[in-house]
Amino acid sequence: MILPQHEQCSCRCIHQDRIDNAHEQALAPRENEQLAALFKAMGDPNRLRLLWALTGEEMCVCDLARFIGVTESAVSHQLRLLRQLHLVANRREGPVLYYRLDDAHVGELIHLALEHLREDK
Amino acid sequence: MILPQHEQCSCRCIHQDRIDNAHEQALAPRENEQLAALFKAMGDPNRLRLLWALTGEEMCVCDLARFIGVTESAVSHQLRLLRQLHLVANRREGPVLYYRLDDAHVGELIHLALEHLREDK
DNA sequence: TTATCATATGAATAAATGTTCAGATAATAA
DNA sequence: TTATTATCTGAACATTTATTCATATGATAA
Repeated sequence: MILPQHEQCSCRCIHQDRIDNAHEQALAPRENEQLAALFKAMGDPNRLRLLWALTGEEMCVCDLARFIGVTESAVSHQLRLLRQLHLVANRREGPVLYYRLDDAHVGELIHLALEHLREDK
Repeated sequence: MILPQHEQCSCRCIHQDRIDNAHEQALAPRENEQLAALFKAMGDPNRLRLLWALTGEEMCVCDLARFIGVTESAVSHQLRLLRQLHLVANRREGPVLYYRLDDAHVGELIHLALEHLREDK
């Protein structure tokens, strides 16, 4: 991703070796974007409430909509996103879909972040 | 957060006990929003590249701007956000500010999420 | 002081996002 | 079949957001 000269940083306190190192060790662009998408998905208050609720027990779309106080449609949109990123999974029981966390990582991520939040002042 | 009746879910597959449990165990609204803000901050491709780069060694604003290919101003804006959320910290050496990750949690969070990403297909 | 460098800040703008509304789909029962 | 329930989907709208530009601040050297 090379920018035209006029858009680049023009200062002289450049540590070229550090920039090179950063480039060498950087995540592949695609993986970086997937990772960002994952964090972004967890970065919405309502989606996070959904995920946190599902650390407890599985719930259906109706339950979740009532719980966070939005329409079922809104929850459905959010759940689709979370599903695509493998943050939640569901199982069908007749017409009802029960959602749960996709795996243990999700809960761990939330707990780790909460730890960070609660530590520094 | 009580919505007017017409905006609420109107289906009958409600598990009131689960909704009650979810409410009891839910994070406090303020903490939930802080946590979401933290994930959201990590959920931008450029900010994530910054954080990942800083897991290696500290870098100045110029370096970081060059590294991700945007203006120093843009990086400065992003670094302010990351600073406010205690994701990065800096130290001054003359006119130059060197940024680093604020604590070990940040790297751990990224690695844990990466693990999740790489596991399921 | 003045000049220069590195970084920060405020305003503006284009792009992305969360929700709602209206309607569609899938499963079940009559 | 039709009717009903639970969920999903597409479009539209209002809000948020990431970046850039222009300018300001802080540190250093002359």
